[in-house]
Amino acid sequence: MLSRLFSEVLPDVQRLAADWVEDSETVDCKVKEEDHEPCHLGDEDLDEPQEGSSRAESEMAGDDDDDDEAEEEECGDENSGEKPKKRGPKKRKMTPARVERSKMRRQKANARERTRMHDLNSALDNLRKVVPCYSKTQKLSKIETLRLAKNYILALGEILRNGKRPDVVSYVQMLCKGLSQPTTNLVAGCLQLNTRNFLTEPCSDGARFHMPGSPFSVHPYPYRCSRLSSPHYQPGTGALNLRSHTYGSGYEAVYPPGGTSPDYSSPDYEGQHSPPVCLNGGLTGRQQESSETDRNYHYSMHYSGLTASRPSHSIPFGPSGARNGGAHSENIPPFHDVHLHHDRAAPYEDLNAFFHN
DNA sequence: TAGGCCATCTGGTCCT
DNA sequence: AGGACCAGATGGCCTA
Repeated sequence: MLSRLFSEVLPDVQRLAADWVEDSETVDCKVKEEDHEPCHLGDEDLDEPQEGSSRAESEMAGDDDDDDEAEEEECGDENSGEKPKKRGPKKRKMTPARVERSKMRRQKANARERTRMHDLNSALDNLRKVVPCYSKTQKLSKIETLRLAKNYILALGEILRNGKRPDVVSYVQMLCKGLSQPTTNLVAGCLQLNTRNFLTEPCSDGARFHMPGSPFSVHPYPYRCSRLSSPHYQPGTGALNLRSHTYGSGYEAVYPPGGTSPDYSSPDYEGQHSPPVCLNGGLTGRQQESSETDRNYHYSMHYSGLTASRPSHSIPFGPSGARNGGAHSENIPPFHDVHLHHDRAAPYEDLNAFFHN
């Protein structure tokens, strides 16, 4: 079943995230290292075709059979010096007909390129919808979407490998690894606010988050909470200092059994972003190494089944036993609320069933 | 105003 | 030959 999930849902995302993100992270270095001439022709280059250019040059030079009468060598004299003679098709004069055809080809190519990029952006939008912290109003940038997707996949893989739920801090750390500070704030804020609402009070304004993959989801139900004020929770800002946060006594939040989940599938649903959360510099590698302080928090929660049709389950959310750098899984995260708003709910329901069995 | 993000244009390269 | 893909350049928009 899990293999089916991966085979149906994750391969595309994984390929996108792994390949694109890694490539995008190194592209700048590659460009600098290669130290090659940019394809863009500067003003000083406009009078002379670039060496080695083949197709575009031949297009501009005009290689249509019906214009042979205009064929004329243009670059012979300029190569008579020490420079080696340029290869490739000989440049021809551009007749108005050739210019027109070239423009038409270029326009067609531009249209195709626009379509291709639109498709790419559409796929990226779909990816945004299945990674944590989706919002229609404040979209993640392309690069951050890919990075988050990669982290999300790695986190899920870690969870599957360990067969345990992660604690919230580890989960946030995994998701936010390598993300920019604003995105880290956004993602961690989503998780944290979910957790905060989870722990303190129902959403009074009916705001709902889509936090697919989050172990902590907003639910407009009453619950009881034994820990309403954390010294690290900053009232008004919603900020939760995940670096320095040490949960003292445990708290628990209990959802009513059989409670219904937010209607993430509602077409008018629109995610909302939380206020910033302090993460002290975006969880760098060093920061992601769980300190003893980070590991000391202790809390417990009881999960409910989040699918409307499924009875709730209370799964204790145990203390963290983070080791090996903190990015590990302690518990199995609930997938009840994962991605139920889109058309790929079935695989996740299978996964839910897996975690409920 | 600088920097980030994005859409678009463009030329080069590869593949069918 | 034509299309897909890629990457650089450019300009617009937005935000801190």
